[in-house]
Parts: sequence; C-alpha cells; structure tokens
Amino acid sequence: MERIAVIDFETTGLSPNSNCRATEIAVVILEQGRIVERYQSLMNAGVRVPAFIEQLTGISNAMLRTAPSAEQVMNEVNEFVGITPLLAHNAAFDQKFWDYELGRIKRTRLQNFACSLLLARRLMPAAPDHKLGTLTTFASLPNTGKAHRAMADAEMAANLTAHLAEELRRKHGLRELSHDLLVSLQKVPAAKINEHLKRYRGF
DNA sequence: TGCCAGGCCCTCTTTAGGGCCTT
Repeated sequence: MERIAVIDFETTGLSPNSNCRATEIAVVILEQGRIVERYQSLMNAGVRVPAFIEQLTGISNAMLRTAPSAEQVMNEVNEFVGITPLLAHNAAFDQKFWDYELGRIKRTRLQNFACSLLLARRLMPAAPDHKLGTLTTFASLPNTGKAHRAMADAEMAANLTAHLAEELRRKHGLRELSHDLLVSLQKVPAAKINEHLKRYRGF
C-alpha cells in the first residue's frame, strides 16, 4: 500500500466552531503495513484545557505552558506530512481541526482524508463497537500506550489500517491498495460492501 | 437571550429520530 500519513489530534473539545483548539498532534507514516516515521508534539494555542479534558487526556495547562506555539507546530507538521495522503479514526473530527489549525498559518490542505472508522464499520461488522481501543483489542493489535494521547492513538489507527488492508488482501483478494481506493470504499453503503468488493478482486 | 459539532448509519425511515464516534 502507498504511503499514508495517519494523524491524531488531542484538543480542548469537539469542534473549532466552539472555540476549541488543538493541544497535541501526532503523525505516523504507514508504508507497506509498517510505521516508518513519526512526528509528535504538544502545542500551545493559548487556551485553557477544561478539567474534564485534562482528566481524559492527561494533558494539563502546566504542560502546555512550556509547549511550542500552535503555529510553530503546525508549520513543522505540515512540512513533515507534505502531500502524503491522510487518514484518521473518525476523520471528520481530525479533518476539522487540521483544516482550522492549518488555516491559522495561512495554509490549505491539498490531500484527501481516509477514515478508519468508516472502513472498520464496513470491514469489521462483528466488532462489539467501532471505538479505536475496542477495534485494537478485537483484532489483537499491539498495545501502543496510553489511549487519548496523540502518538498512542495515531499508532493504534495506523495498526488498525494495516490490519484492514491485510483483511482486504486476505479475505477480498485485493492486491494493490491505494489511498484513493480506501476513500472510495468508505463511501460505499455499508450493506453493499461485500458485493462492491467483488468487483475489485484481483486488482 | 440562548444557543453551544456534525456526519454517518440504522430503522417500526424518507413529512424523522436517535445512537455512534472523535475531544
């Protein structure tokens, strides 16, 4: 499978539209089913972390006081990612923050996002639910560390994506997996995914 | 003042409602 940049944000809440900002980002580069490069940084956007979020992520206001600015981190991570296609677990969430934080440094996203949540709903229908941690356990993937920290979650999403790619090869006969193919699969109605995959067999 | 995310997906649906997922 081609190179994919798997990203995960920790933030102060659910949407930049509610004045929430990013507090940490991690990106891992997935190549041929393996993580080959990593970027991670806390980021100080000048906002307070609510107590609930500090409890959830372990990222405190004290930790952010000494962190590099959001602008500096976004410049670095944008350089790190380049035009590598992106993926996240529930990409609608990370895409909102990626686009917002990138917009603040006057940059625009050039590539699509794929979503491991939408893919897992189609390819792992027997899982108890489709939370990142549940899928990791269900597929017997490695424990990557503390959940709700950006690098642990990005590694989990990358391992899950590699697992899904292997399932597409093993169970569905797909050979060359591109990011575009993943994006197209996540748009197929869930009830029709098996029928749809038959068309790709041998590709 | 009062609002406070939003797209996906299922179903006892489509003139709608509610759970799932991310922090």
